[in-house]
Amino acid sequence: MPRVGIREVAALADVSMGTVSHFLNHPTRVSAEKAKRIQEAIEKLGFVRNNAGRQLRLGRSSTVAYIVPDVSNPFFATIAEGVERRAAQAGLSVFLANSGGDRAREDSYLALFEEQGVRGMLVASHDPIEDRLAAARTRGTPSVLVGRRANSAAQPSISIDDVSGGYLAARHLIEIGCRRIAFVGGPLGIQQIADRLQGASNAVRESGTAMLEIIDIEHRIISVGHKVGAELSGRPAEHRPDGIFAVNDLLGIGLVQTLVGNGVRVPEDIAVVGYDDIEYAENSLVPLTSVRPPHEDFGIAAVDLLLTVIGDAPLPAETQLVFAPDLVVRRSTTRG
Amino acid sequence: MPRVGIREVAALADVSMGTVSHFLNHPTRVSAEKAKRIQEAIEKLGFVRNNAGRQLRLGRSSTVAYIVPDVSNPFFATIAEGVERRAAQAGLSVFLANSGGDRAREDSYLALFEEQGVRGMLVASHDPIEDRLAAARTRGTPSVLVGRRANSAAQPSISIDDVSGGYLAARHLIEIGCRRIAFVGGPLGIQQIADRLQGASNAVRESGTAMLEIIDIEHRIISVGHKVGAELSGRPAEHRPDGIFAVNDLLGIGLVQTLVGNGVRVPEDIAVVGYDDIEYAENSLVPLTSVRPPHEDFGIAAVDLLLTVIGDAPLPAETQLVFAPDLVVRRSTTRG
DNA sequence: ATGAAAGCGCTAACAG
DNA sequence: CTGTTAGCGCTTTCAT
Repeated sequence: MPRVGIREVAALADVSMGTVSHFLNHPTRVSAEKAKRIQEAIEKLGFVRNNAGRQLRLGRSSTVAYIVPDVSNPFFATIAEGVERRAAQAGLSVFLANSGGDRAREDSYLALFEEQGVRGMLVASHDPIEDRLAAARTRGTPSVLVGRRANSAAQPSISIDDVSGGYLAARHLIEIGCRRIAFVGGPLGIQQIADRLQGASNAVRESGTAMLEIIDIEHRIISVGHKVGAELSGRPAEHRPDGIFAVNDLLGIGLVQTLVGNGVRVPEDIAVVGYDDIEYAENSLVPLTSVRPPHEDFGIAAVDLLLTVIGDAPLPAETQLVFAPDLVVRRSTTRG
Repeated sequence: MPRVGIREVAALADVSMGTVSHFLNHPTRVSAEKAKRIQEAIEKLGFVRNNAGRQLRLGRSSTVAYIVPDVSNPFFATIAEGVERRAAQAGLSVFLANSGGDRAREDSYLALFEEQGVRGMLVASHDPIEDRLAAARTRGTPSVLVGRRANSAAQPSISIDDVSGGYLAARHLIEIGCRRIAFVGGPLGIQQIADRLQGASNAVRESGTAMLEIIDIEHRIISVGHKVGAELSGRPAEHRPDGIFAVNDLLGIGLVQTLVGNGVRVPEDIAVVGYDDIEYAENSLVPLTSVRPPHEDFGIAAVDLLLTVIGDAPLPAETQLVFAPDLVVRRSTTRG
């Protein structure tokens, strides 16, 4: 079958190509009668507008990209919801891409989206990536760094104040009476993790009475939480922490499971605070107190920031947005 | 700045546009010297190939789409891994899209990707969608239905044999001695769910001695598992099931948590089997026995099937692929 | 309200 | 090995 384009539609509807195009882009400027004929022809022929031609002519697309290290991470997935909703309102479509935390894939997606001519990119990454984004920007594709504050003033970013998050978590533990606090997290080479530790450390120092033990780990997943939990359960009670700040909820969930399974009471013997407030935190064995970033608003704000950078919205003074997290208190830190 | 295209590169490198294009597409056919000049010009100017022009000229793109109801669902996320890896091998890029289970968004993505001219689409959906896919197919965009066997012979699909999965789960419970089996799942309007029940029912009937109770639910999430678990714990022991087949792992995890929390022993009093074998199943309080679809291979096979449909690979006799699930036995059904 | 025509950036066929 | 050129499908002036 011959590929059906605007020309075939025009022929069948007995109008010119220009009129069909008008119908597609400014429906009001076409007489009702011809509009009807065109509509029928479109349906009869199964016409689908070719975006390549359109985009080539217009010089721009109406899509943005959202690149994440791990789509299945509820943190990014929830943000994606907000991103898509807000983008749709602005008449933009979102291409999602999963880099898997892999540098090569990240680069190849960045290149792909540049070639696609996306209007802009939202990029979450654990790697140093500002140089790539700067390069893309000079070539005409702006971006917003998501989840981490940019070093360069020229790179817009939107992030959580992790120092403040860590502080909230540790101070809460101290307030409910904990004095031997363990920080479970790593690697400290990741800025967000280091910041959370910094915040916790600030709270501990400020208290004057509490102390902080650091349990450095490689992977922030449930099974590592189990491992650390087993180690802690095995210690004599007087050498155990009485409060744990787990640097994410998966760790916290694993810790709680193993501690409770080994007869350590949570929160009576050890109180536990997580981070991210993923869905599983609320629904775990002992509902987990957690530091909650503003998920929904975050995606919306990210798109808004990107729109301003693109120039579809007025330029703000500030392009480095930092959100303050909340603390959601649940049973894992509710004593008495 | 004037948008830099192949023409500007050619001018700076002092060659013709055609040579630059050759360099881009058939690097071997360009003399080393000019190749070097062109490469330098590209870097100096920050040239990015415009895909719209390329695609318009070629008449096709090198991308495929993967549309899922929920990217954060580990089931789809794991498949996405395989999809991306295989697609990359075939020189294709993958656009991921999240329909959120929403009909309107699903439709809008289908339309978007058709206009984008993707080579093909992988589509997972809970809704009846074959008519849309058939329409897209007649208009030139083929697809593979993922996760559910297609009704129409013309629609390629790749799915799990859920009847067999349900059978495996129930038979296992019977084999370890369960006689009062509860099926926790719903809505039965979803084919996959109905199939799992069918399989379980087959195993029960076959046994001749066991009986099956159906607990129909609306949402297959952890908190519903908690609710059902609470209800079951409240029953007098003689009216409780001694084995539960939870139609997905989230339900199973919630059930186990609440049962154990209420003093019902798992697996001694009630054994529990889940479905999907998500990561959390292995790492839950009582590691959960689960029916495991072949995640990794699934994504790969989906892409391979799409390639054959597109015509980049030889046509197979069969375009309705069905994978058999395994049973992964863990502590939640290990008695004695 | 409608039509005619130019041209967006690129590739491949062809000529040299 | 390199240059010239036509044209992919579409939108948008500019006339009418």
